[in-house]
Amino acid sequence: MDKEQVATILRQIATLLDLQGENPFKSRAYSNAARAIESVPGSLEQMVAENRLAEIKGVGDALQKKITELVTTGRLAYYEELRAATPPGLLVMLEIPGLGPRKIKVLHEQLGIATVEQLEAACQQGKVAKLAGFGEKTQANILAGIEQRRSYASRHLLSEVLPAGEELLECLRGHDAVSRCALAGSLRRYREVIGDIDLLASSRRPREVIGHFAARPAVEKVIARGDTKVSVLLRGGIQADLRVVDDAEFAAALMYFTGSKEHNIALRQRAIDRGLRLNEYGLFRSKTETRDVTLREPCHTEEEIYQKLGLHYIPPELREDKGELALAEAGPIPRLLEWTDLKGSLHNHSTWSDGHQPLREIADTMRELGLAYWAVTDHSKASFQANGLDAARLLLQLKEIEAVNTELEQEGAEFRLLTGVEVDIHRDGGLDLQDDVLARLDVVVASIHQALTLSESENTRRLIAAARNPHVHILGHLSGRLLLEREPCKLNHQAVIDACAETGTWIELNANPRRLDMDWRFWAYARGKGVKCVINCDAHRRAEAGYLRLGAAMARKAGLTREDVVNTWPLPRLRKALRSLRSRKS
DNA sequence: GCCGTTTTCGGCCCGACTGTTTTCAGTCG
Repeated sequence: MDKEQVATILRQIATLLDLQGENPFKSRAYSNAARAIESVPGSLEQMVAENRLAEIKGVGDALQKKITELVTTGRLAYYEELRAATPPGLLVMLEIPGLGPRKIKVLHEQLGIATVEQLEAACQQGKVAKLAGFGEKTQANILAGIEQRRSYASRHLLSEVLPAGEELLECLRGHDAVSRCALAGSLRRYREVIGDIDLLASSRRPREVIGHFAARPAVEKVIARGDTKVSVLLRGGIQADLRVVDDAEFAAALMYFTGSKEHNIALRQRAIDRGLRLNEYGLFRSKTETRDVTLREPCHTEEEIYQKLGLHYIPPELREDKGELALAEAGPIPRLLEWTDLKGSLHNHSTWSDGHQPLREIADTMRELGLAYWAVTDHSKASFQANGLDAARLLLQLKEIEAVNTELEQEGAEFRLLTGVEVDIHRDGGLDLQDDVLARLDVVVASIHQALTLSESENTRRLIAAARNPHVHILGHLSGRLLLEREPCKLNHQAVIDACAETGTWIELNANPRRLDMDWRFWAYARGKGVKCVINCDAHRRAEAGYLRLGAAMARKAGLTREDVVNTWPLPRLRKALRSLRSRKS
């Protein structure tokens, strides 16, 4: 059992303990341990074998025993007992807004409610309102929450939320009572999946700002409204929260509402260690007084707060408590990739397979966008549903690309199309086209499209085999995940990254908003191994060139710089790298 | 359940909002 699986089970134990009404700090100990395990380098199995679990901060005697049991047997009696004692419906009820573990426990114990359906019925019969600690409003809110959960998915793709958030931000910018405003929360951190939109504004007339915000046409209903805070539901089912603060508090509030929660906890601890106290109102020279402005360190920007905590500025994307504090303590954070650094995309489709644009049109579009190159990598024949190309059609396509490039040259353009293919990786790791065909292409991307349900070892083996092929430059969308739709296939990322490091193969950061694959969480390891990244649109139509921005956002989140990403390179350097990669491999 | 250069016991991040309550618990972020 690997780190992620162990961490998932520890988190489930934490949730189950909450539902049992256990000591919340005990539950938190399990969550903390889950997090600690995920960020530990190397294999958990090896740590268990060498009896080194005690080295992990947050793992004590009891958790060492449980983790050992999980890793060696794949099971944990304690977990199974907890699960058996908790109706699965209670876990589902946690997803209803306004319902937490304590209320669910009461509902279960007093009314025997174990499913959302039973809960709905009990509310309709008025039974819930009669419970101690509950009332008519709570009952109505639960019903509304059940309904909302039904009609609105509560999680959204970054690509869907970002434009909505930026539009709201523009609204705030345009209001004369607003001094400063910003996006906050997971949206500002560019998480690939977003729960809601968080916005922050500073103003001396907060009520006006809140009124202005709540009256936006995009607002379907106001969920909650106070003097400094308002929550609304936007048309389209996205929730947006606005907090309005005094401008002197803006920097601390922005930091606080940007999170992540884990990053904030680490920062606050750091403040405490320095005899300071950090909260959303500021950084205070006191261990107890929290809102006494005479004790507040004047900080106009986040930079100043980080500085007073002995840290260089940490860009929001990195604030996930994944080592960024140590990095910012050691020195300035290196300049992260900007999307304008990107000069093209090396994995895209045309009307030759399942794309929507013909070659010449693609060239014109991408040239107009100011890009320097664009690889056409249509599907190979195994993807017959996508009209994949066999060797004969592929060779015909090469001729057409050559012709387009000749035209471009005659027009004096520097832009070029690159030839290529997105070749399918078969179940056994073999590729869908012969080596002599692949050898004729500028760029070869190898991806898995079929048999996503194989075991971890089978998927890992086939990806490693593809990486070892002398003609493959790039492994495409490693896990095959579709965010909010399809789980990633089982695979050992570390082993695949190791194989790419050994062979020099590049790994794609697929910028399609549903993929964003390889996951940003694995890039620190890949970067450490010297594996290069390629940010690819996997574009099927012209608008999808815009995915470069999302891909760059994920690269920033992954801590990548311009040098880590090969499609920041100008065409001559890229061509040279593509060729030398092949000669290195063969 | 974890942790310790004040502690092996008594803490564990912290504040706003809501609703049900006459001073607070639960939920949320």
